[in-house]
Amino acid sequence: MARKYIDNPNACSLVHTMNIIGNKWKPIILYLLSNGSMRFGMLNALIPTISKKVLTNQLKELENDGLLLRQSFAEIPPRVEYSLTEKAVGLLPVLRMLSDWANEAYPEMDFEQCRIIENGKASVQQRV
Amino acid sequence: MARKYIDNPNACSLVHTMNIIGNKWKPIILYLLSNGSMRFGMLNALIPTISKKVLTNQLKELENDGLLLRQSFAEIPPRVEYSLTEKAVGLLPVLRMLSDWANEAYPEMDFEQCRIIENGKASVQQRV
DNA sequence: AATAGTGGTAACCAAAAAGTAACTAATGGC
DNA sequence: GCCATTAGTTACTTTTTGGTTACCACTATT
Repeated sequence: MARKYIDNPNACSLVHTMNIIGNKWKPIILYLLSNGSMRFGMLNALIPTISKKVLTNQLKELENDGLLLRQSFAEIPPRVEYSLTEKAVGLLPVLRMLSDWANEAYPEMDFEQCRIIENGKASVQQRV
Repeated sequence: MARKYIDNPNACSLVHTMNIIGNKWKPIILYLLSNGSMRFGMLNALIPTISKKVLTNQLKELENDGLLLRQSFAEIPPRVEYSLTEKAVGLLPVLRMLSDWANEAYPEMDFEQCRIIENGKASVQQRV
């Protein structure tokens, strides 16, 4: 095996973007925060099938990559608010385009609700 | 746990898009095919760190989701050409925006090459 | 007769990601 | 004294993903 790297700046920044947001949960988290900050528990309620462990982990990674701001208030019971950074706001129009693309490319799909099936994968109804 | 689904059409189509292209290799594959069709071996050479098994698998999934066309020629040795469908072409500007976003959001990164480190994760140099 | 070349597949194994259930701290209300 | 509340953490298990090696078909070349 010769090369040990991908030798193309555009592919490369794309790889980097997908390393940061290219998974099941992160785009939804960013999307849900697009109208303002939200508490941990609220995010967990709006994405009912994510486990607390994984949500915590995704939020931590997004924070480390500079996409989320985490504000913890010294109250009892605790309150933690998550909000988007400027970096993340710059990503919102692109997320919007990704969602528009799905609506156009898969008109037979019904995107009113994503049912979450047993193994945790999101699945979408066929339109009848 | 109450709801078993995500109750938001926009989040939902976004989830669907990420189910289709939201992983390490698929965006690169689509990007590399943006200038025309390419053979299996060429793709494998341009993404030197993907294993044949995984490449085969990703190509199959992309074909099933209607993003790739696979043409197999009855020659010896075999020749198989992969190319983008219309659906996939519609995604290219969005992929472009994702890569532009990384360049803007992480100016300290050097996207000339993605080095691939031991565990297969792509990593990018810091600019010095 | 052996080898190269292409696009795979099969069996097997390792690593990463994700799920589950129980537990914590600190306070207010009953 | 007991329970509820919130945002987690911990330990453990399961699922998913990815990697490795060997192998195949079929022909041309050496």
